[in-house]
Amino acid sequence: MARAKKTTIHDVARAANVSITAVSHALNGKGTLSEQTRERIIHTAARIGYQADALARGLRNAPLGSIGVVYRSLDVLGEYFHPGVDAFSHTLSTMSALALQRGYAPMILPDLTGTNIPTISFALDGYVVISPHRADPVVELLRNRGIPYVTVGADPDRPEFTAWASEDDAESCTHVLEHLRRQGARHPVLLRGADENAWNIDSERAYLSWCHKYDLSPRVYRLAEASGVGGAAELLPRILGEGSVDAIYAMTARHACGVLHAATDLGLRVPHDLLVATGSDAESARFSRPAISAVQLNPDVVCADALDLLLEQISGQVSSGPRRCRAKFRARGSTLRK
Amino acid sequence: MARAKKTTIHDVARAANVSITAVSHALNGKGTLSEQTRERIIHTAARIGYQADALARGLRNAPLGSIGVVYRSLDVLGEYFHPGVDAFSHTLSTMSALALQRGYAPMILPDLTGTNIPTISFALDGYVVISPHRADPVVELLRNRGIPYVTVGADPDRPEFTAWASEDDAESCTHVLEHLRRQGARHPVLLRGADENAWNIDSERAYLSWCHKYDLSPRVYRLAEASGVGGAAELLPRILGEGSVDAIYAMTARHACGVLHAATDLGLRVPHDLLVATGSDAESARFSRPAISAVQLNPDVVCADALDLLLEQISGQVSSGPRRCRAKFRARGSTLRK
DNA sequence: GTGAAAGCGCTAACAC
DNA sequence: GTGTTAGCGCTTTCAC
Repeated sequence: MARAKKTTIHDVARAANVSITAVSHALNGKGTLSEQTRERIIHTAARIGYQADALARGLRNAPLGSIGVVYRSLDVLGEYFHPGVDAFSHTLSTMSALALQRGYAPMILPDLTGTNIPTISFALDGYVVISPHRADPVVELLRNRGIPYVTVGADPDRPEFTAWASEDDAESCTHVLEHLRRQGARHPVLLRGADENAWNIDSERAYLSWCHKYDLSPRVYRLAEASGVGGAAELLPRILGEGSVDAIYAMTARHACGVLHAATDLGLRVPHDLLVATGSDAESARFSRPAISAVQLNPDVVCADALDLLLEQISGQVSSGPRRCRAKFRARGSTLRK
Repeated sequence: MARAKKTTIHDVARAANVSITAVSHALNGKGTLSEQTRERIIHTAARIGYQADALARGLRNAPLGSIGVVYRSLDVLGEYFHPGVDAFSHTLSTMSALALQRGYAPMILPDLTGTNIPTISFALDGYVVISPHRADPVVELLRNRGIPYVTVGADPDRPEFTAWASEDDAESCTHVLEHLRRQGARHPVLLRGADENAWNIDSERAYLSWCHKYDLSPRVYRLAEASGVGGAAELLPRILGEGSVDAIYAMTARHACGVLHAATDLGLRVPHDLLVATGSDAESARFSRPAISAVQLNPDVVCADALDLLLEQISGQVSSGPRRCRAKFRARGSTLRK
């Protein structure tokens, strides 16, 4: 059904009374042809509406002009309709728009190691892998096949791999913790996601070393990103029961919302009795009462950086990565005791 | 650079000591092979990590497993970073997630009639064209090439083309106007976008016939979508100057925001002196003070409908479209006089 | 049951 | 200058 009408190079050759080579050369500006013939061929091609078949052309190793985008937080992807998951839609649309600006058509792809993936996947010019996790099979696959790729967020397994762009997550984490401390928090707990990606890993590491610095005993909780608001709400009593807590830094906005709601239901006053902050801003955080303090990520900067690194790779240059940028912290009602 | 490591069908044939035909048959479940040979070949292929080249395969007319998505409101696309343009990012991510659910990888593409488009464009299995406008060259192109496509929002030029999904824009418009009337508006003005797409066209038509019904003289203003908040703010004085106005229905959220801000600056009280509503809900509308009443679109339903219609076409069935759904109107402070 | 061989539409050596 | 020809990796007749 696809590609129904097919005007081939032969049709053009016949119409212009030349060989198919002449047509190919004329259209690609290769070879040696008299200016006259070239003109005529180009004109003829345009007239009969000829467009070279990308597949046949690609068979000869021409680039396709398209890059793959794989979003690795499948938990999130599975629930993309959930309000509050701004990350997927923001990152995706930003990446798309920026790729188009650079002359590449982005193709959104699922886990490449799954069954039944689109046959075209392995023919793309390059890949952006968003939030690769430990022992990520997608990264493994691209590596093995020698397909150029970059990651958004470092590859936790390969410190030597430098083609990645990211916010400085450790710095963000420390910044938030310092803020909480200034607001009086002495027992801050970290509630991170279960995904083993750089974001979670680096944040936890920063939290641990920060605790060490102030001689606090760290308390880290892990909760699947997909568990969302409900999961965090359910977890809160346990967190409260296992020791004194006066601040919770939840990496995902939905977890922060869950904590806030549950705390309020338990009669705790935020920010008076408990400070709540999140590591990724979202509508849900801004809409909460009180509004939740959040790290505001910069998908536009990160995506642009990642794409530029990918284009470097595609053109065979040495990677100039990594590229790190700084996120802004938005202090709001949930952590401002005034 | 792309597709660096290439394990071909020949490698498998050699490793399994059979012909390439046998490999092809074994892997595609075609032809007649002894169960034993088939097993062995499949196993060998897996072992050496063979994956059929999609391009070579597509050359033989196999589907690629990918669909193109073209967003026709280029004005909007050009300014995708502008806060308040929820449409692009919502529609895109929803469409992407739903396409993946159905086993297709969405590829986001720019205007196909431009120069320098990805060579792969014409090899995709089908297309979703979002908001085609009058005499849309992209639609024309897909048509001529016989590539299956559906549109989100009807094709204004082709009433006989039924493969489209959309909200019922005329109904939404009438609904909003009735609401404004109930709130006391007697001189509602329509502020539509400049794009000649079904959304604008149908809304204007509904507005005109509604005015006719109540024997009001219609007043329609057109403003390029890209002009955004500033454009609408600039236009307001003219609107106010050209006749009595007590309500403005702006199709885009940004225009509604612009009107609201400018009206407030001019000393008009919303909703007391002027009612303001918009035809597409967005964060900016919800965040305004007062919050702006809005038609809340359903990208999830519309995108799902569009994709289902496209899959019908790809599989050669007769189109069961069009598919229309109803949008909900959210009455907020900007139109509630209480 | 199995495989040789003819293309799919295109590009690029290499003759002429 | 221009055309012949040999593939790119795969699928598919059609002999064997």
